[in-house]
Amino acid sequence: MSTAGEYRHFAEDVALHFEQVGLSRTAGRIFGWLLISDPPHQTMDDVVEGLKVSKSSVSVATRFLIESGLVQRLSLPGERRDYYCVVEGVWQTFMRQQMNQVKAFRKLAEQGLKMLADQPAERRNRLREMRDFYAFFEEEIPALLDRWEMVKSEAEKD
Amino acid sequence: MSTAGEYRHFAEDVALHFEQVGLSRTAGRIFGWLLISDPPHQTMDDVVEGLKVSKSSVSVATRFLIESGLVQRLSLPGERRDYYCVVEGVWQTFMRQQMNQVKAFRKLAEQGLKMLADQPAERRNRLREMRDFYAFFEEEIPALLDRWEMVKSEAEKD
DNA sequence: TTGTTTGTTCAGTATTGACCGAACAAACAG
DNA sequence: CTGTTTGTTCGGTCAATACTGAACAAACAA
Repeated sequence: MSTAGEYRHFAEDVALHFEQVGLSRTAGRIFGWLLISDPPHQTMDDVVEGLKVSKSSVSVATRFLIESGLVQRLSLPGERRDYYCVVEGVWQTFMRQQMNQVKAFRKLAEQGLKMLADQPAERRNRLREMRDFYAFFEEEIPALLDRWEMVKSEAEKD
Repeated sequence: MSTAGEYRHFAEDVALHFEQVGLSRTAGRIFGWLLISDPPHQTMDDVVEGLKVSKSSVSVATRFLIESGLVQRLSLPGERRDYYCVVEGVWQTFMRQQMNQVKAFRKLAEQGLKMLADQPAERRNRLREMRDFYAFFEEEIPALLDRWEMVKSEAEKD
């Protein structure tokens, strides 16, 4: 298989996984492409050419990726076109976004508890466990992210 | 608003959040319903009646929830109908499933690194960081789950 | 100004999948 | 065995949305 074909295939795999976490397929494709592209910064036409998707799709998907903080636009001196590339430390950003879901689940549990405020304890137990569980992770995952930062900067010191 | 209406509304909210994490809306509705129902175990008709969804939808959604390990079927002695209820320790199960995505992302990175095996280090750096990041969480989140178990059983000792 | 390059918006299409009702199957009661 | 209750499967409909091409806008060059 051609190299371009392999790259496209990889981008497709990334897209599938992105879809699993609720993001659009094209956004995933582009992100996957930007993970392996050489150079790391690519123009819209590079992406259109590389992935065989329409310019309009790339336009909306990149906007989404930029708003999400996963990709950044950059202009090179003397260049008219915009370039796109994966931002530094994407994965922390990405993980923090997933954290929002953790928080949302905790709030959901609290909403339910409020609704069942006048109900007996056994009935509220299910929601209490839910709330406590997510409150725990809401606190601990940021701590993990910090530890990751530590580990990484430690490794880079060599 | 009637109580039933409030409950339905809560179930709807749960459904929306379930959708965010890639599960079907009806499954989320049913799960939300089972979180607050009294008693905790409900028949199919209870759910059909409570949520105003078709029996067929409930059938496929409960099957899915059972396969996922979030809900269990139980038969009561002398009762002909099946009952459904949220399993003990759902949230650990749920979190472990999300862990599969973490693992999938790590594998994806490794697939990419394999593909770029003959490429210069700078080009592989993006994928290496991705792999290391997810490998880190793949190791640390189970540890967190264990700690949660500890904390919980500690709290229950009173 | 006029023409060219680059990127965005919009309307239409097509695909996906959730949902329902009805037909069907299985288990049980009489 | 016959009828009733309970649950599953299937076909069709509907809604949501991803994607495209084409029209449009904006920035720049000549």
